[in-house]
Amino acid sequence: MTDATPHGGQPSPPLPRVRLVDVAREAGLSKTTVSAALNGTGRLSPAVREKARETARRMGYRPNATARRLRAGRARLIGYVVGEFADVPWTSLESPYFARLTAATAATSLRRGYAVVLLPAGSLQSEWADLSLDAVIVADPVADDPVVEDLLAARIPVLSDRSVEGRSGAYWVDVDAGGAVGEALDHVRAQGARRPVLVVPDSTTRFHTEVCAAHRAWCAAHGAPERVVRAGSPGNGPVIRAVETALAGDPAADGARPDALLVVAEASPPLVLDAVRRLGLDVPGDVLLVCVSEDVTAEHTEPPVSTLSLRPEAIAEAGAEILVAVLEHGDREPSGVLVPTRLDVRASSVRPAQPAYTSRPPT
Amino acid sequence: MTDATPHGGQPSPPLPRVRLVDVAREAGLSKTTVSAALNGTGRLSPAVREKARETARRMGYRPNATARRLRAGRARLIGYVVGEFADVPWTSLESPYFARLTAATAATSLRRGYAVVLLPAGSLQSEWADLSLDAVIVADPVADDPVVEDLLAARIPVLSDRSVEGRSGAYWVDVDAGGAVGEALDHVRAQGARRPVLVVPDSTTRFHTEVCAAHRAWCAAHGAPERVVRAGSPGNGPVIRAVETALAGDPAADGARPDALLVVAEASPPLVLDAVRRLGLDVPGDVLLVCVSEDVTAEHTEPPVSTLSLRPEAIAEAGAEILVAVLEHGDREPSGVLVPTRLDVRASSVRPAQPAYTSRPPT
DNA sequence: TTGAAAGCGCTAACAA
DNA sequence: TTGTTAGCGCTTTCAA
Repeated sequence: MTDATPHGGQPSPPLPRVRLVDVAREAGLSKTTVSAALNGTGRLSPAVREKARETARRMGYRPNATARRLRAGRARLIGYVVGEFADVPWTSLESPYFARLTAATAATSLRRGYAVVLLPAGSLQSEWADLSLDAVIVADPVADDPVVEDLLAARIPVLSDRSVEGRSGAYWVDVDAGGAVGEALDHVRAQGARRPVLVVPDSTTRFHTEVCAAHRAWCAAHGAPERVVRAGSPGNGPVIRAVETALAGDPAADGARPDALLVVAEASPPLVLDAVRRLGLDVPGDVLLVCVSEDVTAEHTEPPVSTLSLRPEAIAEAGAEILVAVLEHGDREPSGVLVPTRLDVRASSVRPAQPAYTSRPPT
Repeated sequence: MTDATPHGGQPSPPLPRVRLVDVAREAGLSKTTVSAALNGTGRLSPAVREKARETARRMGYRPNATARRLRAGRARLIGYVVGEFADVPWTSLESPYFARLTAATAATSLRRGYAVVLLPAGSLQSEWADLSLDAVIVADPVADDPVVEDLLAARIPVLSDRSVEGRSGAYWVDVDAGGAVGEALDHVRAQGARRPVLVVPDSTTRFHTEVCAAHRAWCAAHGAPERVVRAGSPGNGPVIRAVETALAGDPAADGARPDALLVVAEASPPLVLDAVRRLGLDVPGDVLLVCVSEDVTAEHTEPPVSTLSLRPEAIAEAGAEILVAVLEHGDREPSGVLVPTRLDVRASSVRPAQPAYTSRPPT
């Protein structure tokens, strides 16, 4: 259909939105007065303010956000991209961590008056260059992510993880990877494990890099063998195979089998547990298990799996805080926040009171 | 925090954006000419058009989307909200189905020039009333969802599932639930199952209602006992318990144990499989298993689990198509599309080649 | 073929 | 205390 909607006329199909001027006319006031009344600004007599508000309400007035945005010079729009796995557009949101980070970011931002625009991973810069975003959140970018470069070049503030530290216009919130790994390893050590093994995807993500560094430091500090098995790529399949490799025992370490498994990859806890069992090992009897995961299935396995939560909601909250400060108050100081993780200890990483070898009566 | 200017305050740091008028001045042309050159409209000499474009490129000109939107009278913004479980904001995105639907919606819409604004489930209408959304996609609303009512009352086009059928301004895309259930039941029947049981959450979602109706019809048509076990609520815990109940055998049906299990709930396939095994049953030997799920973990279990995919990408595509038609061409005809599902048959629902009782040589 | 001017709906100086 | 007016940056008649 031809959208014969010039202006002034009364086009039959389209909906005639109530504008500020309509309310003003109806109330016998000026646009300015009504605007001030509705926004709580200016100095108006309570009577007039009430009248303006009442009329607006009665007429079902809804301010035109676009006009406001133009006037304000800020779109109140924040872009959101997940940087990793740019070639597989939907993988990222499927991870419980990103799902929760995304939802929490949207909720927190909206509460502060900013709408979050979902940018598909792998979308071309040209697709969102014309959106007039006030800022963009790049969740978990790869090292030297080109997306980040483009954004900064376009002078759009970027919120990301520590990988952007020190760059103008780049702000960050990051997981305390070091603390996380330390906490998890301390825990399994306290439960008696002496040969923990780390499974981590072969990713250039800042988080995974930090995890490996922290692991190395911890092993050195505790005189533990530094055992790491890398999954070729993220995703359940490779991680499961890495778990199998990890538990096969390390020939370089006298073939001794690891007694604790720390999986730092968004793998499904029940799948990890099944993999361990298929090797004929008991959890937690033979091996203690801790997964870095937000996956709720961890609570429903037998035994429930201990998890290390990266606390996506806290990260989203901290990020929104920083971005709003930058956008509203013009903070230009590079700044960042480190969010601590949370270890949820469940049966999979608690050494049974009576280990198998002591429960056998002595011959 | 006392922020005297709710909306529209001038931001402190003046970002010197290049405007159209700057390009015009630089090129020695008028705004009109440059605008036409950049948009490919009007009748301009190739030389002038090229000059305008070159200058714009050189100066790094980026059109102000907000101004465009104001001028166009359309914000080119589509809201996206997941209706179910409004009280648990992040649960929905965690489901692989919604995750993929969300990502695909964002990608498809953006490709057509519309940005998708993520609206947290459970957010108040007041929070997004001021966003000037052109339309809102309500994914999987509950029956008579109040969100839908509010939207339609505000005369904002709504895209949802069939539950909105026939209402002015409401358009839909829906899963072919009937076909899906039929396909799955036909499949297990072909594999020899005669006593299938359906596990479905106790939800008022259109999809689940349809599933039950289709199941009833199928059972009647095939003279099969109509066995349904309802999970108290979505989420893995309740669904797992429902699976246990389902396989305990139905006293009302001579206590015969079901020989096929169709789980129509976004439960984790490995968890479902574990639950079946804990009952001492073999899959697919004792019971065939099919889960309605987009969960990729289904491929990684032992045996892999057959799944019925709702094809979220196809749904997103169809939805965007309809919405764009409405928004751009003013189609006001109520319209909808039914998207077929896809059954991915894996080992969990294929009767082993030599069932136990036929493998015995005849005496 | 190009340019001047009029708004889109809103907010905020500045008058009255 | 309230109203008038001038734009925010862009697209689009309409005139030159």
